Amino acid sequence: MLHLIFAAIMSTDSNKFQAIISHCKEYGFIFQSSEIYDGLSAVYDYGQWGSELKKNIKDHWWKSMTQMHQNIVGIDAAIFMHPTVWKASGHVDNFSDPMIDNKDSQKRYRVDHLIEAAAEKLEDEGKPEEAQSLLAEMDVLIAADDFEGLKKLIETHNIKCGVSGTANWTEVRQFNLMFSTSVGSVAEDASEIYLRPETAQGIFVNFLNVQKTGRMKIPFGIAQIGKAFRNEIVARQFIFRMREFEQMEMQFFIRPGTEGKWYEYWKVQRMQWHLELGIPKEKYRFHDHVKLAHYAKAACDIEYEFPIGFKEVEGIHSRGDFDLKNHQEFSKKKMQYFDTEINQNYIPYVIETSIGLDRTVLLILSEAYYEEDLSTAEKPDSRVVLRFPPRLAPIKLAIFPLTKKDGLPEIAQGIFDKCKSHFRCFYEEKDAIGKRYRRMDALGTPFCITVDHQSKEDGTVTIRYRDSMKQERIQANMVAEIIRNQVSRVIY
RNA sequence: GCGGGAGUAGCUCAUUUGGUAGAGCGAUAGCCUUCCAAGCUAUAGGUGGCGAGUUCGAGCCUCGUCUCCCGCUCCA
Repeated sequence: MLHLIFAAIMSTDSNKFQAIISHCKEYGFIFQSSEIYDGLSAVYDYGQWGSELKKNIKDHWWKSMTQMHQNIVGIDAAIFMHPTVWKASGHVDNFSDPMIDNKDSQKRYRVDHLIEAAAEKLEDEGKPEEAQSLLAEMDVLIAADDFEGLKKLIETHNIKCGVSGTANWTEVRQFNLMFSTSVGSVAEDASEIYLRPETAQGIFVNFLNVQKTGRMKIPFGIAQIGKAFRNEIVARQFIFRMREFEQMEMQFFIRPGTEGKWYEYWKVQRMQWHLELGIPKEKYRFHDHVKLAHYAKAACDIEYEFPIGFKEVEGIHSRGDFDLKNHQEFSKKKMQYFDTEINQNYIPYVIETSIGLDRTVLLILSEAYYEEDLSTAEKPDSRVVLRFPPRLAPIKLAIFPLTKKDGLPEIAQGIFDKCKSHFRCFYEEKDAIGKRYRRMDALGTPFCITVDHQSKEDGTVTIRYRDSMKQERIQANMVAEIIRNQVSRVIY
């Protein structure tokens, strides 16, 4: 009977996402931004343990991309960039879309999508000329930011909403997905600049700096971790879609013609990285893009099965020479590389791998979160445990004296002092030992050490494992080394 | 952004139709000294999301606003 009650309060798949969000707040992983002022929509802060987790993920990615590859180096570019960067990248044109709402169905459409769909319909009806002229008119109006003209175009062609079937439209409105601010303290002299909507451009504008000063030879990569900002129309689902978020990405510069090979190479490499964290491969899938972005020649996503379904975590894009070529054109600086192997000067092609750091945090949390029923015939029992891979765990080792008397705290404190320079430790002497174990389970601490009376006699302590809850005795002077070994393993 | 629902202590919730807020858990301090949460004692925590209105009186009624959830919409 008690088992049934406990089973009933366990989270089902449908509310696991909610449970994770609550757990994150309760245990100091993630808080809503400015919570005391009612929060700020789609912005979150990482708390004491969330920031450790996020940092560990960053460190792991950074090491696996730079330190483990001779031909990849890292940079850290500024968030502010010259405004022309975003003209060259295509964001000024592609990132601010005119939108229109149907008042009856309350559906919102991108104006260009709506008109393109109408043009396709004309094609199907055997009126290709009309379709062409419609698209041509649209291009002119969009280029001129003529919103009234666009609305008239929709009205004169009697374009209807696919849901309501009516042509009862609102005004055309501009949605700029880039944040802007102004540089210059005197208002009249200030110029508008954008908060970068992606980190990639920081790499492209530094391509020659890094290539020349680092004497990099193609193929080579530049990696970067940093914040980016998007003014999402609707940003929701916790840290999955935020207005301020962090990306970990690498642009790999290659000889034109080899992009197919390297695209496949990085698809395999990046999937491997995910699987090395010990996450089962059924939780992942590739999603190839059919409709390609303005810069892409080929693109796919690595999707992970979150509690809210399969969602993109990482993108792998074959960007061709789109970015460097445009920067060459807008900046009038040559973005070329002289390849001594083939004695040719060319603009390199680029394969991009770009993973959302916050999404990876959510992925790791989703994968780690378990509610376990530990009930026995005698008593009902349950625990929440975060089964983080040890190298990602915020706290690696908790050290407890069994009681706070008889000199046990002093011994435990000694072990803490020996370990603290190697990895993050946590010392606690309050409450019953079982309660302390369970608190550590909830934070995802993989190992706990307990000092008891036997420790005083033979110098051993109990090590208790988070996942199995098993315990065994080990030599106290071996603790630092044993934990260090466990924590440095890649595959868990 | 649109439609619907919600907001009371850190968490889960209670407060009969309007009469100036309670419990359990958690936290903190102490007792107990015990290897897997829920033993004992004490303490702290809320201007009821925020603002305004109606009323002698508002957690409860009305309006506004913010945030969250669900659905739609958007997502290079």
